[in-house]
Amino acid sequence: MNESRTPSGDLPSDAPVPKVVVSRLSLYLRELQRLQSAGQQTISSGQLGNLLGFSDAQVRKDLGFFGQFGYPGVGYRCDELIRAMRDILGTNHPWPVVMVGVGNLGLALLGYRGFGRQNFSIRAAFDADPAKVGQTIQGILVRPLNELPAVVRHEGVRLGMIVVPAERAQEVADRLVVAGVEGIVNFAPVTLVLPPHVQSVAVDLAIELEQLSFAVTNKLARGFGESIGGQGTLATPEQ
Amino acid sequence: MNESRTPSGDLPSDAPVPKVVVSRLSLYLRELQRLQSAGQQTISSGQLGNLLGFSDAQVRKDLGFFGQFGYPGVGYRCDELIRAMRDILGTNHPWPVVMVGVGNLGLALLGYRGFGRQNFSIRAAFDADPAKVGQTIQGILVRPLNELPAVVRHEGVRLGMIVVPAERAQEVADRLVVAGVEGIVNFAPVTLVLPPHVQSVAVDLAIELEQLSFAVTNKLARGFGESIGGQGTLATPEQ
DNA sequence: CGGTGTGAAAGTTTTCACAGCG
DNA sequence: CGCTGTGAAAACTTTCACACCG
Repeated sequence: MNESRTPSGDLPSDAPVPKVVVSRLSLYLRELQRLQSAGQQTISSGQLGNLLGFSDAQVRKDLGFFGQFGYPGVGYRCDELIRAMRDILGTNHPWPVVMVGVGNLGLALLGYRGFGRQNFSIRAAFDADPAKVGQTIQGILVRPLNELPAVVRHEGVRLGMIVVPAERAQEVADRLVVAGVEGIVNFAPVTLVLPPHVQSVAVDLAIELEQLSFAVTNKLARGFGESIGGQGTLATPEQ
Repeated sequence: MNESRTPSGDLPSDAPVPKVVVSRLSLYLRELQRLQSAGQQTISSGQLGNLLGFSDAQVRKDLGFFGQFGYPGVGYRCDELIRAMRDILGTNHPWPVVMVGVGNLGLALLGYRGFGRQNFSIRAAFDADPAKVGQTIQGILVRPLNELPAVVRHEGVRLGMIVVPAERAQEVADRLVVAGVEGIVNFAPVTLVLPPHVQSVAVDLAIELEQLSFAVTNKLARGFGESIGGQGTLATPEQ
């Protein structure tokens, strides 16, 4: 088996990894997978950076947080690097996910094929509306919220998605936390209050447009962006 | 009329505003709107920060990029600050938006009511699939892509959303750019190559989960997040 | 060569801490 | 007094530049 070149023993210390580095890791991985599908065997930090709008040094520094993966004079082997990144990000094993809220957006997410690509699978959907409970959508049965704890425990679910209206999001978050979920993607336009051991990522569609509105209005020719991919920002508000 | 306390004349210089500041601005605004609906008249930097997981100093510094909005000993008046932030972000005037791709997710976005809250309205939808063209969804007619330039010009559209599969995203982006769009929200899991005058924000749903997977796996108790809201990251890859 | 890994320098963002104001 | 606005310090992130490697 193709072993990573940096055994966990000599990871470059336990220096905390900046979250911006982790978000770029996801972009590197996405690009590497695309390159690999296209048949490319190796890639240099400069090439990878170019494709994403980063400098070569940044790519190398980012990878350097996790180990030594490259070959001087050659670059990185795509297959090795993909495997290493998936190990780091945790997507080399499956992640069962629960979703709460089966409205417009929830329905769309249930049908989204892209999650599987990174080993996520929505195992159960919940809704407070009795009219929705009992329906089967995309092969997934919509259940009442009181079944949440049992499903989470039984399926070993650690991640949840909140796709309910703003007013109900905090209450749903509380129930997910009580049920034992450790990470939440929140699509509701509110900031959740969560205990410190629960991680979250927020996606607010109106805010995405609002950021563009600012950027376009202020013609941030450069100084704003270089490349990037999705990710909301990780959150754990106190209080 | 309630005038902003900092006339454009004495804005704190043209120092480039870090994009992370702008992303927090959207969160401040969202929270302020919630507070205002709840009847709150004024708020201090400390209170606002607490609700979002930021320090009081950070809130004040962020606002300081744009002017002086507070009253010593009192805090900020919600109504004034909301107005000022909307002026800054550009959402005090309507933004017509076009959407390309009317699949699962596109349909859900067409029905999402949250955009209107910040003055965005989807004016037209496009799809390459002849079976979809001609349908009316949420009151919006689905048109063929060749009508894109005319609609953009005619409606004064500056922003677009890409909701097509990864393979077609770059081609659609090119057509949006040619049609004259200045900002793009990209839901496809690829990094777009865009000219420097076109801004973009990327939202990759699988990456959101992947970031959580890392955070949960590495139990980033703190050091990762504090609070946050949505936003992808602004992008303008070179090449 | 072409390319990695990495200290050290430069640049950026956050926090501190305090003068000043109503 | 309670809170803003803001320089100055601290912390963090990115870029530079170069030794080293195959």
